[in-house]
Amino acid sequence: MSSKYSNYDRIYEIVRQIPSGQVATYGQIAELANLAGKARVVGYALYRVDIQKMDIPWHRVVNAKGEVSLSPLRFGTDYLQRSLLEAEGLKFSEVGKIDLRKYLWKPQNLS
DNA sequence: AAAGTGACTGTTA
DNA sequence: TTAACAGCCACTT
Repeated sequence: MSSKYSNYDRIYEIVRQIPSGQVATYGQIAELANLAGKARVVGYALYRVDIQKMDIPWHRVVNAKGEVSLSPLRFGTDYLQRSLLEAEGLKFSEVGKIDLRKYLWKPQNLS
């Protein structure tokens, strides 16, 4: 398995496969990208995503607690993320969490 | 080329 | 139950 693609490319490729209405966690993406235990790398990769391109459904990735990871460095894109998810039908609790048991993506075919 | 950064996570108290 | 700590390491500069 030569790596013609970088880790970032694999991460993006996987995120692209998350279906609308479902979410994945950073740790989960890391595992699927052969980066088990390196969830932070996934976070970093998504940080670099060009929001404007709208090429990647970056908003479908949340943390292990089932909430949107908030950070001042995101300049409000974290709230945008919540809006996009709500637009796909996900419900947030009063404390800003979603039910992972309900929305967590379960990938079927690993390539 | 060495050091800094980060949209995380599991464990511990 | 929630909160704080300390690992984790690829990418950027």
